[in-house]
Amino acid sequence: MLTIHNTMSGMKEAFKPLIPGQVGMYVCGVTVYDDCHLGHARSAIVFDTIRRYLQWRGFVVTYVRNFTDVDDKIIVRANQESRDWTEVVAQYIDAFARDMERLSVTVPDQEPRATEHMPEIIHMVGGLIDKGVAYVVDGNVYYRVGGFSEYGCLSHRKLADMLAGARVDIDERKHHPMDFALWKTSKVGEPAWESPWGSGRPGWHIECSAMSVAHLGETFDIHGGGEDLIFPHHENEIAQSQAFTGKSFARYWIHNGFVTIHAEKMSKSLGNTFTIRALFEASGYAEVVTAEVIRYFVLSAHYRSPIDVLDDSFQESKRALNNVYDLLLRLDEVSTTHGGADADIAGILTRLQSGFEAAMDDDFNTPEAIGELQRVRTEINVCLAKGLSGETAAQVRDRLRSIGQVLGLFQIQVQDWEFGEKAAWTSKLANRSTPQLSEVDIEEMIGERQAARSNKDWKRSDEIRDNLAVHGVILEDRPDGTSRWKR
RNA sequence: GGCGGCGUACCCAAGUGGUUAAGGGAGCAGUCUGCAAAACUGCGAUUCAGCGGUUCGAUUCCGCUCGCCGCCUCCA
Repeated sequence: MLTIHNTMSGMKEAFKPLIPGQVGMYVCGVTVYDDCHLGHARSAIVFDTIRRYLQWRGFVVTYVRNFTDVDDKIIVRANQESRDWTEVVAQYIDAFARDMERLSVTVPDQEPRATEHMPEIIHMVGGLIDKGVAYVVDGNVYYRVGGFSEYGCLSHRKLADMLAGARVDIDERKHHPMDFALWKTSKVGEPAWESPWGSGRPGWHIECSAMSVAHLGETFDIHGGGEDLIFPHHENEIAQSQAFTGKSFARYWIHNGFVTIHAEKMSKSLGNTFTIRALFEASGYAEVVTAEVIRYFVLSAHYRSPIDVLDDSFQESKRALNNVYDLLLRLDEVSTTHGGADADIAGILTRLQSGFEAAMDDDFNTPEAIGELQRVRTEINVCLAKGLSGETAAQVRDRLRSIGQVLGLFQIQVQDWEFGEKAAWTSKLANRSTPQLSEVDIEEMIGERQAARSNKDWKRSDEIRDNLAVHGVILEDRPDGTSRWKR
């Protein structure tokens, strides 16, 4: 049974979708005013994995992830750079798409944009005014927080407590300090849409209410995002949506934890942000390899825990992944028709699958799931040493790949995996750029070394191996006298 | 001030009211190897921040203390 930790109740709950077999899932995407960083990557990877697992479990998932493409920060950015806000939006939507593609994050079923839902937004704002939970002041529309008795139900706070914390802007136009804008008047040159309250633009929050209801209905199954969105963003979405529709909004709220760098929150003032793009550029590995390393790192901690990036974090993930690809390499090499350990495989694969599902069913416990995979890896290696038939080896490989697919791991062709270490990542390892040897050259050198070895010319043999190593080629001698190589 | 979370071996990180407290990285030793590498095997927390309480029994539940962190303002 799949259980999910619901932020609303603060507990793990059995997951039962509204319509059996189907899941509607809305995840807050990004406001497109800057490049995305590792924190965005975590959120994207976590919810991508949740989506993949729901599909693995047989649910038909409708996955919606929005773009907030009208916002104060976008306007500020456009003004700073003296260009039109639509250019800023276009640039960062493209950048986001590129980042997601690089991270092997699957494309959502819908990627709605706020600016494409103005009629729905205006309709919702008008409806909230009609119902008396919103009021107009000089072309601005505010939501009356005091009129929604459940306000604070998601973040588990009381209005009075929030006020006691001070730090709330005093805005004379608001009836209550916690009231928030549904609609703002626009200045000349700012993005603006005609509305019954004058020319203006939506406040933050309302676009997600309008888009989620438009694409998934008034009540839907899962709403997710980073934990910082719990308040005020998701709290306000609930207030708006439920006041407007009169129905309950999202049924399961899922929030992922933060990424910190050396235990510090990423922030521009600290200068410790890692953009996704920079990570790929610094890695030194092929993009597909880098993607799996980042995914492995992200999924090696539970999604609700904070995850800290240290100098060696990515390198550790890379090495852990090397083990699995070493196994896949050996599985690919199997060519015998019968194997002594074939009989053991069925049981191992069954346990792998049940262990994997048990872990994922428990609130998407990816670290546990990865642990299960690593444990089974050793068992399979033992079988391999005893002997596997080519057919069984292929079966093992396919199963590892199909389970790995849920996590977005082990999907690379073995010959494209890079076993050597060359990443700069966060530490300052120099990026060596030695010319790549062609496969023909490598095979030739291996042939020469083999001849040297059969003459017991160990000096020459080691010379060749060292020379290959300089070019990033790793040699491993098999018991039968042949050698395998990998980069 | 309010709310919430965390503290498990050198590092990362799961987990459980009671059999051996996963797994990965690093390390050490062994098997294998001409030597390596890989793989495998073994070693490594008598202990889960500290102190009390509940219990036949707690790392796991409760309370307190110490330390760290997040949210309460834009934020994945």
